[in-house]
Amino acid sequence: MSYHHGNLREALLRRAVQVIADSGVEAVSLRGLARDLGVSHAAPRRHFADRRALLAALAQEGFRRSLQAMEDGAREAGDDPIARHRALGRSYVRFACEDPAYFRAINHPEVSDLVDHELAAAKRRWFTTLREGAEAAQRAGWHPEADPQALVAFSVAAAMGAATLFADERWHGVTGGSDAEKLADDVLDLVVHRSRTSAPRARKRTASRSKRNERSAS
Amino acid sequence: MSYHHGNLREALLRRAVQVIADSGVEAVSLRGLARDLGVSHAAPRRHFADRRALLAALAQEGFRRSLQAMEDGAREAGDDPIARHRALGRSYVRFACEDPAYFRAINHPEVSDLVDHELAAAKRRWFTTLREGAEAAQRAGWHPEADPQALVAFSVAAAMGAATLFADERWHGVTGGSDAEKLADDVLDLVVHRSRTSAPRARKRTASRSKRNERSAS
DNA sequence: TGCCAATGTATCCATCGACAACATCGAACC
DNA sequence: GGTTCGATGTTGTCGATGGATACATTGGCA
Repeated sequence: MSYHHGNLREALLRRAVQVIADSGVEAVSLRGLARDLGVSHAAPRRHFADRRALLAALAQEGFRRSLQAMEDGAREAGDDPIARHRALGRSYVRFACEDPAYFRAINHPEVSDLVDHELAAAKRRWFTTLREGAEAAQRAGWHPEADPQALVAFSVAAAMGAATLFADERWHGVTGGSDAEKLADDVLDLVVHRSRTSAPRARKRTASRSKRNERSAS
Repeated sequence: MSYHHGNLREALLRRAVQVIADSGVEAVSLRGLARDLGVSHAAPRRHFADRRALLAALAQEGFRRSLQAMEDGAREAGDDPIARHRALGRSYVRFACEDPAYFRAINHPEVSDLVDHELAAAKRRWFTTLREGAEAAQRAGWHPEADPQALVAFSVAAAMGAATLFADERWHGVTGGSDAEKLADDVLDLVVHRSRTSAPRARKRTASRSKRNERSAS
């Protein structure tokens, strides 16, 4: 092996994702990652000032991925603002289930308490997307009577709560053995009713999306 | 000082609650607690096998307290199952805001991942209460069309999400400078509409409860 | 009174984060 | 081509922590 690793920073992040998926955020240690990658225990320090900086980088990537998923979902949902808003929430829940490591990184207290400008900005973008989605949906007729701020808070709470419920293994017993995809759809329906969306038949569908929607269309 | 502390176990738990409130669950260390209480660093071991056991005890007490709050809230909400179910959620959010240390203990990943029979039982009781509340509310006309399991999951997700939103300081910027009590009420209204509850005027009110509700009645 | 279980103490070890001094590599520059 | 220097990795160290074990003290009970 060469003296220099080549791309230690990326390797550390990738390995950390694995560790989080396997054993949780608590199990991430700089020394442990260094061992796993065959470098000295102080090598990670060249790339991350401390443990929290590494976790912050992971959380930032998590926000980026979840936001990407939400925007993709909204785009595929078509033009109706209510359908788009539902898709934001549904996509976030799907992200949490498919990328639990990043989801845990985002929501871990040790990360959330962190003051980090980049991370705070990523979080703000995430929140803004959901807020604008809620506001647009309200203008389109979703809970017109409600306080807009409450509607935004409700959207955030429902998205976070549902994502936590479906992504955390410790709640799998609660959700029962039933089909998680269908259950998640049903829960989202209680937040933003599909029946309120204007045009399910006129919705543009991509090839990747159509398969996912087959069940919920029944 | 006497050789024996007297009630070290309780003192450890009380001090841990303070530390969590001040600096979060991560800041709880057995040695730190021992220092704060003026005992040797190994003394806590007599009462808690390890750090997680102490956190588990805290979480257990947290479940007990939140459940107590929820049951009290439901009792004060009267007989209508829908009003009672709303009160369960509202009381949980209030518990999270008033006892953030216990709320954090309950939801901290390091605690949730723990396998502990007592803790699991407490959690199960908490969930069962919310499940039965949701089922009773549905029988009384709350979302009669919905899949019962989805309705339960929606209730859990909304309660957890709202509690997280209102209890975690890191979201205070999101909820804006507005009155948190009113906002929480408005959010809960989006989960279980007060207008759907049968008899707000016939509701029994205790002295302690009536003051709290004055604002939300406006 | 004397024994003993409960409780606290004194030490020791491994791991971890953090820091500092040193080593190696490669690329830019002359 | 050789030199210099910044980026990157290594080694050694320190203090804090969790965890384990052997020992000391206390108070209650037989």
